[in-house]
Amino acid sequence: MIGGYGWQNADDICQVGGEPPGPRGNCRRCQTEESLMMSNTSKLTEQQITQSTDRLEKDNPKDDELTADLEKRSRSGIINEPISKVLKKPRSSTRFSTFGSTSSMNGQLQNGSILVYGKESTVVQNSTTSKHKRISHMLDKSLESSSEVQSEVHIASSDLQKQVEPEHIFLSSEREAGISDMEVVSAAEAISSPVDLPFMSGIPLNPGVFIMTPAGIFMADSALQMAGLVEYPLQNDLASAIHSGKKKRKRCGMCEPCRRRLNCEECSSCRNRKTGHQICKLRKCEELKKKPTAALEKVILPSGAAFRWFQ
DNA sequence: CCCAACGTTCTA
DNA sequence: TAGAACGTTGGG
Repeated sequence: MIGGYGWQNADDICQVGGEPPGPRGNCRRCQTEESLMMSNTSKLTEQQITQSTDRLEKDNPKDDELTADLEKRSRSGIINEPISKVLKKPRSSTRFSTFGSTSSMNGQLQNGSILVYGKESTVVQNSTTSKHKRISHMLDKSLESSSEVQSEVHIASSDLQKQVEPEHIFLSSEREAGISDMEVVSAAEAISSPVDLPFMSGIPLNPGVFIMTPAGIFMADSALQMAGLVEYPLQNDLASAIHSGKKKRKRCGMCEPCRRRLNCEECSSCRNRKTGHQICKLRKCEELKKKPTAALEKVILPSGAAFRWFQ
């Protein structure tokens, strides 16, 4: 069969249309039927897209409001929106996904302190994803190939949810329940397996590329660079402060000296408190005894799950 | 503003 | 190189 129009040779009469083949091989009758089919499919598709878009706009009337709010927060340098806005070259938002559950982020947002792939980005991303979902569903029959792309996104989203959902324990709701910053960081250290974040376009990222601070979670520069999301070189104030050694470290609160509550009153630091400005030697944090550079490597290097910031 | 204590510099 | 002294930061 040539061309699938129902005729076999140029001299044949079309078996479908019963007429000699035309310039495109099939007969006029076949051409007419084909033309009608194409026309209907095209009309249906455009109509469905228009309808679904209208419906989506009704479903998410506050998208503009959210966007404005997100932009307002982003001025503080906090990653609180899909990275596409951070990028000079925006990427498809279907590649982004959520980090943490909706409910877990409420406290942080209300405080206006920090947001990392939390509620607001969830709202935006979900709406975006659902748009694609619905449109994809409608076009499934006529656009088989595009549905493959969509399903990839769906799978990635659901996988991420399974993987990341437990991690929301590091965020606000449990902190409100009394979990200390230290415990938050310790819990993060417990994650040892790399996480494949869909918004990284399939680049598996170790949790160590995220910096968790009492103020929230940030992406390490190195992580952004690895993912090609920022241009080299990128230095944020905090990192440069550490590099320069001007940032004051805090006690870990976990070591034996840190747990000690009373000064010995006998060591030189206790005796010279007025002039020495030093904590009792028996209470000097083990972490602070180490050189700052050692602690710094632990923070910046994305090579391991463990990362430590100022406690 | 005060105080605790970290980081840096000085000194023995 | 360790300890003392001082400047400075960060939290209350």
